[in-house]
Amino acid sequence: MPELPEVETVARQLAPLVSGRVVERLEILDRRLGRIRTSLRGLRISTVSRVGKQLVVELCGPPRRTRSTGAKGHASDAADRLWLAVHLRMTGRLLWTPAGRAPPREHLRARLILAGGELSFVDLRRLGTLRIHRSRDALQAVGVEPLAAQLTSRVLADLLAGSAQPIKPWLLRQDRLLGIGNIYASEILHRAHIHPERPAGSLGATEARRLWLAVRQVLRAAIRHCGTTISDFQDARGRAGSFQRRLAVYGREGEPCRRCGGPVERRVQAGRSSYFCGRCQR
DNA sequence: GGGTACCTGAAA
DNA sequence: TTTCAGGTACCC
Repeated sequence: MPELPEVETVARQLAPLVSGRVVERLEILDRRLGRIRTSLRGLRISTVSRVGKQLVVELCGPPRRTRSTGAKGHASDAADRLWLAVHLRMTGRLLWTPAGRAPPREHLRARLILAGGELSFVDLRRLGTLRIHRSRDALQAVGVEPLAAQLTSRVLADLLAGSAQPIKPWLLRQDRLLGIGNIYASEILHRAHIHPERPAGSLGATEARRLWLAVRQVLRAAIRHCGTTISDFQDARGRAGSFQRRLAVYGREGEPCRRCGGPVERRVQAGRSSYFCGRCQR
């Protein structure tokens, strides 16, 4: 479910709600998430942000004693700062419930209990992940953030160069651009007038520039509308996004293209549906 | 590169 | 009953 705009929406909402709050404990309810040995008790949330499609809760606290050190034990600076990375995958939600209100119970997989409320990790399909990182480097993905100033149209053109992979599955690669998923890949290519089966490396300079613009315009617009809710996505307060009303092609097979009136087609690429207008995407 | 598995549920 | 789903890890 959640691509960059949905995750960004959740991060922006959570940051002011939970920053500064102290952790009571982390409860893992689904053993599929694995064991987390590190105690988070007493750590304070400094901020919530997004890296690619991951939500990152930054925690800091006073130096603590590590339990794994020998009999004496000693204060460890390394424990001073931790990052809790949550990947929502297909159906994950991170929901904020202030103290005094009832947190969700259905499909609840983990809870981060804080002073004044709790963050509930709800995930119907149980594909989501939750990990603790001890360094910021562990979070840095190889791909480029598509909304960062670093991504110029020139940088994008260089990334595309030489690739024979069709552009639609290319856009889903998280080792190139971060955060684009199946909905926005189709929407971006429609806006850029580019056919999803074009080899990535075959795009000329003008097309690469159009693609670059479309990436930024579509993602920014989707963030403004708090993401796309087809069936599952909810923001930190449990509300749906609204960008689904503005989708140009995704999920609209057989309906008329909003730009030229031609029929929207659906084709499977690398096992995933692509939607496009064969008349105005070349 | 693409196919498949992972997991659960809704819809066709 | 079968197909499909916003993601990605692992297999050739």
